[in-house]
Amino acid sequence: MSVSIKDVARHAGVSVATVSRTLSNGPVSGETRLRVEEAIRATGYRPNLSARRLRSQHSQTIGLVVSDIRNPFFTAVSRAVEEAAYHAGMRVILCNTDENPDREELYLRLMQEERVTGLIFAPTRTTCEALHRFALDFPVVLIDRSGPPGLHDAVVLDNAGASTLLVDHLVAQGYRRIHGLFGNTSTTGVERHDGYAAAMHRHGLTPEATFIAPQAAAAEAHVTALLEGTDRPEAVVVSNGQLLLGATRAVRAAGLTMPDGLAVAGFDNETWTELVGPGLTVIEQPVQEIGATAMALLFERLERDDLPVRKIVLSGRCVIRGSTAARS
Amino acid sequence: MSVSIKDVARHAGVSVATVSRTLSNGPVSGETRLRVEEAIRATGYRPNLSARRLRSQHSQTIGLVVSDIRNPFFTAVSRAVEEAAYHAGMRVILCNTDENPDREELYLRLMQEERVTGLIFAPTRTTCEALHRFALDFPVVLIDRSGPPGLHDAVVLDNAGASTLLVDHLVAQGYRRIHGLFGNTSTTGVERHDGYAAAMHRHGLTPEATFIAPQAAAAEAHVTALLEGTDRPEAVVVSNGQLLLGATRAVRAAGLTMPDGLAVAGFDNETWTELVGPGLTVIEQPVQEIGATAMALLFERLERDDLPVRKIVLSGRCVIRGSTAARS
DNA sequence: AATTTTTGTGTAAACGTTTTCAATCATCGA
DNA sequence: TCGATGATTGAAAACGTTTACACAAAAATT
Repeated sequence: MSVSIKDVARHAGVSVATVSRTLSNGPVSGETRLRVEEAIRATGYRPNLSARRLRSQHSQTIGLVVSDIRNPFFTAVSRAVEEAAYHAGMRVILCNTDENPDREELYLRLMQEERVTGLIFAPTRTTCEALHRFALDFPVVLIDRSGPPGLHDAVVLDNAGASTLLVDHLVAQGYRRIHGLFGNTSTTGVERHDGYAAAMHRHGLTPEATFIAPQAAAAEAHVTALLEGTDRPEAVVVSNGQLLLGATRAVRAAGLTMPDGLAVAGFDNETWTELVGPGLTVIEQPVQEIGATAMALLFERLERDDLPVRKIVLSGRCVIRGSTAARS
Repeated sequence: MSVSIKDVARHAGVSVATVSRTLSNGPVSGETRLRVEEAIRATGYRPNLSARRLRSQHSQTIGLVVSDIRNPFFTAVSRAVEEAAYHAGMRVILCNTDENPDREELYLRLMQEERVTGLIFAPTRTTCEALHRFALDFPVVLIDRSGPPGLHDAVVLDNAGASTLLVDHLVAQGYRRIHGLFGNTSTTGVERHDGYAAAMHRHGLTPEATFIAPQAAAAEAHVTALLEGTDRPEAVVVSNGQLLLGATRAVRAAGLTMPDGLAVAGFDNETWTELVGPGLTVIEQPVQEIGATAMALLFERLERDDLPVRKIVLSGRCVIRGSTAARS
């Protein structure tokens, strides 16, 4: 079949050990090294990674399990992760769970079977709570969502703080009746809601929030209903890019403009938020840093197993645009 | 270390062969099967995929090498690929090349070392032409870009046809001076240019095209220059989503609106094209089909090595929106 | 010159599976 | 009752590496 280290050894007239040592820059004389390299070239040899991994017990692989890579947040994070892995000579296995706990479980098992070096994981609330029941024998770093404290390292946004930024801004612009729309599958949605509710209370306003499925269609339906209802809110805060998309569509479909018809603010500074209508006010997440930091945490823990569990909380930046212009 | 098939065998009082057979639904009596399954549960055994792959000589892995997963076209294709792989019990290794031939070469080598079952690849022009020099011992299906005919299976868009649709539409709407902007790294850009130029000639118009780096910033700079120039075009056709983004930004930055200031049409029906200004007229690619078809071709070739080389050409759909409204 | 150390190399034993082959045992048809 | 058949099982040989160990030759130290 395919050419193995044995063929190279035969071709170069040395033992397989010598070939292996040449490959790993071990102790070999200059002369034999040349002969081996020539033999490698002549035979077109390529190391077999399965064999290497089996013998060395190092997979040099990190797992990345997210809900949907099409979500620009995860796309960006994944690029940062891959970049870090690339520089560390590692590979990345990427899995999409669609926020489905069954698929999450399946992929966690896969990670074990692959004997991954470590895992970066954005779990649903369900799996997050049950995570301790999986006996995972590799380090895990949670991103975007965080579990019960003290179990796994995590890199998350200061969700409550970010919500506060949005509410404070809206209030400063003169809005009072501010509705909230939050995703119902992740802890992120909950935290953003809590920050929103707390900020509203602090301003002496009544929060009116709904948790919905984190898909554009759900948000569009809900905002449409709000707009058609008897007491239409003045502004809406939505907890991620998909919901923001749905809200935008609903406003357009109702023939309204922002912010007169409805002021809109949300999370995730996706490319299009700058271009639509007067521009959307959003929280920009430090996506690149989130991915890079997660990898850094992972590598540190691989070095030292006895580190305390760390949770890194990064702040979002409020990008103010026309969709929340001062209320007239 | 980690628990192996031997531990399970000992625990169940059977041989490793029997455990292996249980795992692969081989011939084992109901009673022993139960004992083995119980032992698996008790020991928390997980098969080691490296060992399995080494022994069985099947990696059950397909490689997916694209320029940048952040490009929504590739994001969507990758989901389709992963979906198909998932149903076939395979995993996917994803690599981003950033249109860099060196990285492409590196990853092609990696694919060999992983002994992938097959590869789905969107190569740059450079690598596409040199692809025959890599002695790859697995089937390759090209997507989005196609190489010299007769070498590898491919799934591509009818690029020339799609460009024709756009030009015909613009001409029908009353535009004459139509500039073209095309990416300079892939064969796709070339084909879209050729379709554009041919259509222009057929209408008795002079094509004026430029090839630029496939990044938003490049398009923005170029369109800005066009708008500031002495003889501003009436319309512009751009060859992918990134360029479309740049063109949109340039029009906005110049304080113009579409289509009065400049009519814009392009490729890739990304979410935001529907929302920006009057909506952008675009070619929608059958992204899901492209990914699924690529996988289908791959599986067919794995079954039968002697199939003729096939190139599947799919048609794009022209989504007409306000950015190309009839010229007044 | 007689040692010790260093350097380079080969042999062979893992790593955790799958699979071939042979062996055992019960069942069955005559 | 007896050989034949079929169903289960185990022993052992791969798969392609890395690496511990041994050993020779060369270099360095007495």
